[in-house]
Amino acid sequence: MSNREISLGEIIRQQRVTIPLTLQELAQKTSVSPSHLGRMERGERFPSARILRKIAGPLGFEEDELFTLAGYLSPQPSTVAESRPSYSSGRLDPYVSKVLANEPTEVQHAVIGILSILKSLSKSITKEIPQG
Amino acid sequence: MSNREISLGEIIRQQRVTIPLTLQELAQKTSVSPSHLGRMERGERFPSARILRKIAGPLGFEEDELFTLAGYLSPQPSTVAESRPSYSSGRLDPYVSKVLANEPTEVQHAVIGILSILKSLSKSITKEIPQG
DNA sequence: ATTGACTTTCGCCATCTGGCAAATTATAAT
DNA sequence: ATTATAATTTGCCAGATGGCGAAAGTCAAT
Repeated sequence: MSNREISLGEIIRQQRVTIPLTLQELAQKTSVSPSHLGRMERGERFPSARILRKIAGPLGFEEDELFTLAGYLSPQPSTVAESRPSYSSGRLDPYVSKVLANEPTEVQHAVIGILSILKSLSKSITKEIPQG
Repeated sequence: MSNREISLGEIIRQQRVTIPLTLQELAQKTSVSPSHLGRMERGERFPSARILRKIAGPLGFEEDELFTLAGYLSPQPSTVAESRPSYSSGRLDPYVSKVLANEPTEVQHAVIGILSILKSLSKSITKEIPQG
């Protein structure tokens, strides 16, 4: 392994001096005060998401990259949408997704409600008339 | 269209009550105090990235999705064709998505079928008996 | 109406973020 | 060395976050 516990501040400073930029220059590019940037770099302050977002670009980071480094996002191959329905089993059919997305939220919720009713119905029916 | 200027707090509350969870239940699932959750939902406090991350999972959001809704990440054009998590026009409720994803494809399609039937029904009913 | 259990909101406070201005340190040029 | 200038760090403070416990609503059952 290459990096032993390198902190966010160190990463940021490394980027800045590599570019290279002074604190003040970075400050004016990002509209973040140089004193705050300095404290961030030496770990005296921890940057908020708002600040991270401001400095990402000028430092050459992707937003989500920096967020991950900061521990705000869990490490992940960037783009997530429907691809990982948290708990494994199936994935949502894209067509279904598309159609539902065009319905108001209440309708979407109603659909789920109806679905669960139908499922419990079908369960009791199956019990009464065991087929197969 | 359906949603005009819906705030992060409202989204969060909508999700929570839909699941459904009480503030206290969500609080203990997320290790965030119920009072803080409540204030977030009614817009009196703005959640930090750390808090957002804690509540994303239990509410059925992807982390980056919630970050985007909060304005911490810029909306991603990324590789997603099917579902547009951009909340402006039509976005599929993450909870709905999660539930449906666990159903077999035939069921997912059946749901859409039923939905369209209900819609055409409601349309003709509204025509026959114009109310209001 | 009243009690009791549960849920949400409020008051208060510790802690942290982040900006401004002053102080300190580094870098150059004479 | 000395001074001028630029870069970084520190002191201080306003504002925001977020937790804890108390107060205020809700609602069902009696």
